[in-house]
This record gives sequence, structure tokens and C-alpha cells, in this order.
Amino acid sequence: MVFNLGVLGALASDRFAGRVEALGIKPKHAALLAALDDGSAASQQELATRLGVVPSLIVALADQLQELGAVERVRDPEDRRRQMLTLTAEGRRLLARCAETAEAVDADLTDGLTPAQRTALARHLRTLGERQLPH
Amino acid sequence: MVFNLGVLGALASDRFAGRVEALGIKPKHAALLAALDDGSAASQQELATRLGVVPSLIVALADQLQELGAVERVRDPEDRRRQMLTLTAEGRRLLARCAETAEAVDADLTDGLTPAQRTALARHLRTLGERQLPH
DNA sequence: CTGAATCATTCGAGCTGTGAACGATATGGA
DNA sequence: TCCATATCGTTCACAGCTCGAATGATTCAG
Repeated sequence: MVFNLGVLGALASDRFAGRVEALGIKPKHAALLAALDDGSAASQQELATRLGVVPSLIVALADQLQELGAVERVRDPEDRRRQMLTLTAEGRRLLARCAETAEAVDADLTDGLTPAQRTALARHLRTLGERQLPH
Repeated sequence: MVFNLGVLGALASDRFAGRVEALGIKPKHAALLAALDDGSAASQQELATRLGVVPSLIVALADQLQELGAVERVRDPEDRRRQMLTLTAEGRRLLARCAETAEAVDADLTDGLTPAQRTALARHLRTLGERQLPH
């Protein structure tokens, strides 16, 4: 079961990566956009802990998203060491397209399953995620 | 759902990797041992295609497993270019411990689920795997 | 017998993520 | 006020992983 879960997860991630590549980004960028979407503005340090990655990685991701016009960097007037990241309108558009991509991959993945099987699988994965993942 | 599947798969793989590290190997080694177990002896080339990796990777994996005494390399008398890999008794022991490890990770992952939920999840993953994975 | 193909192996290259330094700023205590 | 210490963002060099091309040995076809 671990192996099944492992390879299926890798398969799903690869397919998503392959599709968002057409948007000029990688899955990590999408994760950053999603993290910015709920909670709005946030310092890069906070985003690093929220995503569970090292701060230097946020720098690279934010650089590239900034070039795409998806995020803006603004110095926090309260603490001028902090760079506050915010989603732009373009960033929200990009995030929406990421969501569409995810749904397309979902449909692709569950192709051939009955609607009942599909929802049952989604429910099981959700409960497993709630038990295993920090939230 | 893609994201849930992706992160859960990565989580499962990481946990398995962390545990088999105590056996001195990595998940890829376990995959190679498992591939050798059904089908017995096989050339490295064949194993490469069977596992979907490049032949040069098999070389490194076989080197390390040979050092552990888990596999043996024997030139095929029919075609002296081929190196036939075979499991040793030690290799079978190692594979058995990998299986135990996988079960432990399974138990860990499904901790808190009812037996019914557990089997339902396993069944769903299996059907999804049969539909999506080449076999 | 010779040229092309196949197998295992080695080696170099690209990509990713990490950890250590650094400069700028902030904070707390003498 | 001043100084030591901590924090934030950034850069950079480095290790780990996998792939692809080149090599040598061997086999096969004509």
C-alpha cells in the first residue's frame, strides 16, 4: 500500500508538473501562490515555515513569480527587514489556472471510475490527510 | 485531490525511506530486490526497462547490493556481455525485512482508521493503480 | 571476416534543495 | 545613548540524484 500510494502520488505530481509548465511555473510556485491566497500578505520567513521549506528557496520562487508579475514585494513599514509578499491580479489569475489544471489532472486520474468511486476515494484521501498532515 | 495524493505519496515514500535506511539501503534498492524476486535472474538491461530507469542506475544499485551480499553477478554463458543478477539468501532476508518495513509504515499511516476504512482505502488505491500504471 | 548492434560501465552535466556566510535592520539591557 | 545579540532576506558554494554520451567487450548479420 505504501508503494501504491508512493508511485501514484509521484504520478499525480508529475502530471501536474507537466501541465503547469505551460504556465511557465513549477508546482512549488503554485504552492506559494496558494499559500498567499489564504492569509493574504505574509513575510517570506513566515511563508517558508508555512510551506515547510528553507527561506532561501522562497527567495528564488518569489523572484520568478515577480518576473511574471504574479506577486509584489513590499517592505513592511513596521519592520523594514521584512519583505511582504502579496498576490497581484495577475497572480490570482495564475492561481485560478493552476486550480483548473489540478481539476484536469483529477479528471484524468479518475477516468474510468464511477462517480461513487471517485468521491469515495477523494473522501478517504482527505481523512488520511487530516490525520497525517500538520494543519 | 492531486495535491492530497501528491503530498501523501511523498510522505509515505519519505517514511519508508527513513526506515529502510536502517537496513543500509534506499527505496530504489528495495525496488530492485523486489523486481528480482519475481522473475528470478535477469540481465541488468532487462531490469532497467522493468523498473523504468536508465541502465547506468542499475549498475550503481547492483554494486551496492553486491557489497551487502544481497545479489550476485554472474556472466550469462549464452551471451557473455550480459550480467545476470540473482538474489542470494541474504538478499531474500533483506527483501523480507523491507516487506516488514512497508507493513509497519502502512500501519503507521492508517493508524486511527477503522479496519473497514483501511481496506476500503487499500482497495481504491489498488484499482487506481491498475488503471493508471503500466503492468 | 567485417561492420553494425548490444551489454555493462564510466564519466561528465544539469537540476534541486540545503546550509553557511553576509549585510541590513531591530531589540534589549547597561 | 550605545553596544551586543537576534532576525530577515539574500547570495553562494556544495552535495545528491538522475540522465546522456562515450568506451570497451562481445555478439550477430551478411
